[in-house]
Amino acid sequence: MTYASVLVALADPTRRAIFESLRNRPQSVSGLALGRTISRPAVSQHLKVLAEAGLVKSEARGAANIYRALPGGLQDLRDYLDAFWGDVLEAFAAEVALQQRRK
Amino acid sequence: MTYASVLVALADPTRRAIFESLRNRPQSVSGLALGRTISRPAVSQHLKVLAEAGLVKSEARGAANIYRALPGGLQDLRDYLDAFWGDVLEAFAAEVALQQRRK
DNA sequence: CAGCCTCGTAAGCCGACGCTAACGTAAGAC
DNA sequence: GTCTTACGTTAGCGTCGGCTTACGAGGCTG
Repeated sequence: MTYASVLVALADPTRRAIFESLRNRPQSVSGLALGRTISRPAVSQHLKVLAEAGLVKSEARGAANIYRALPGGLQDLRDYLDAFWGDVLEAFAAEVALQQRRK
Repeated sequence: MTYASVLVALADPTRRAIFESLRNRPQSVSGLALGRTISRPAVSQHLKVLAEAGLVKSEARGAANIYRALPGGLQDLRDYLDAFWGDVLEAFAAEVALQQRRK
């Protein structure tokens, strides 16, 4: 069921942008807030949601808090989409076959 | 950019449930509303969002409106996740290699 | 035609979400 | 110890999203 929280987490554009900033290099909260129009607490709140969805992990380095994207955080959602995709294709193929038979 | 609308569409549990009901067999609006606690107009509104995200297609049959899941509607999101996934893994591997070199 | 079905849309309500401002906490730097 | 930096949390506010009720537009059946 964790794909649901991932879906919710990535649905918000700001949160997705933060997550994408973490895609390549880990960053601190202030660093993430620097380039954006929103305040630092807002970034912090978004990071909390991302962390609870398993997409991100925090690591204290001194007073700073370094966040990084977790490989595998997207796995559940990928699996869900793949299963769905397979079912839809199957149903579609079955219907096409049914149409053919009717001719 | 269409993966964004897919993300938003699937983030809502009710909308996801409707989409999942359409996974196997096409259904009418009334049919979809039948088993649920929400009203028919609510279902109609959700279907509108799903249709605008490219996940669903409507087809008039008499007075009824048959909705079906579209194969390929999830493609953009899948591609987005795959690209993301690759980047995160790459960054992760690079960092692991960096750690090794420091020893 | 009249009556009944199916559906989409508009108006309005209410709860949830995102944001800011303000606070308190912990870790260096001096 | 004092000051500064970096952070998380809270309270409060505005807005957006989902729901219902009520309406109007098409189609099918008698």
